[in-house]
Amino acid sequence: MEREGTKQELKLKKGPWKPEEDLLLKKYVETCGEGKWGTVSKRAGLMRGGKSCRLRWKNYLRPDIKRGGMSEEEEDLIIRMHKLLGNRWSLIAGRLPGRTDNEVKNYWNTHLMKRYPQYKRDDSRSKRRKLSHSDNSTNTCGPSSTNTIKGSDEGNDEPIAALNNMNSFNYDPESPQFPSEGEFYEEPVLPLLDSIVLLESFKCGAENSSPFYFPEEMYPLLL
DNA sequence: AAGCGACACAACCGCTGCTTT
DNA sequence: GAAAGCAGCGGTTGTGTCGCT
Repeated sequence: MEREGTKQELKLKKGPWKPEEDLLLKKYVETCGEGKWGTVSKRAGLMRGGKSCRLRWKNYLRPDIKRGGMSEEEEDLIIRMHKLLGNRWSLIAGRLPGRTDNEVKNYWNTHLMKRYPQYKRDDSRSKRRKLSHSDNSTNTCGPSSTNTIKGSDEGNDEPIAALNNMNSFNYDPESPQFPSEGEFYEEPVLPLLDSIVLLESFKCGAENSSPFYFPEEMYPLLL
């Protein structure tokens, strides 16, 4: 529910950002912090919409952004993650330090799509499909969890189907449970990955310094 | 050198879920 | 509980650049 069509916002600037605009935004975020994007343009003296500011910061100005081409390791990870998750770019980007969802998405669409045309979505794709909480009454996943997923865009329905069957997995953020040994690989993959994101929020596995860390149990799934 | 098409990536748009009032 | 506002996501479009003719 956004209100970006008001009279005042019609004056908002569009198109490529100028260096001076970048500077204003950067200074603003450095002093006031991220968030409150709706008021950033006014307070920073920018004639840009909040969305535009947020995107510019997130995808370009953030100090931890990694520029330059993808390494083989990163590329490999993107391919594997996409195989499992589909077009959930933010989730994939979350495993790639310094990379943004937009960058991953662009990289996929321009580079990898050519190499892996089998993942090309068909024209019957649907808009983002809602996975409501009511569909998963036992799902107690927190707000940070990805509850919206796309449909069968990638011709890769299995993980989606798996996600729709979340009831088979314990999602209690207070006490996340992995499946017991033996039943592990029968369990849906997506809930597991979402749980990893969840575990990260609880700093589980933090002792491992590798940015590409996955629990050992995940290795077979990522190969 | 100019024109043109392909490509890469930045930015926008429409939509959704969550939070606040 | 409903409405409004905010933040974020993924798809799409726009624009600049590069290479080829």
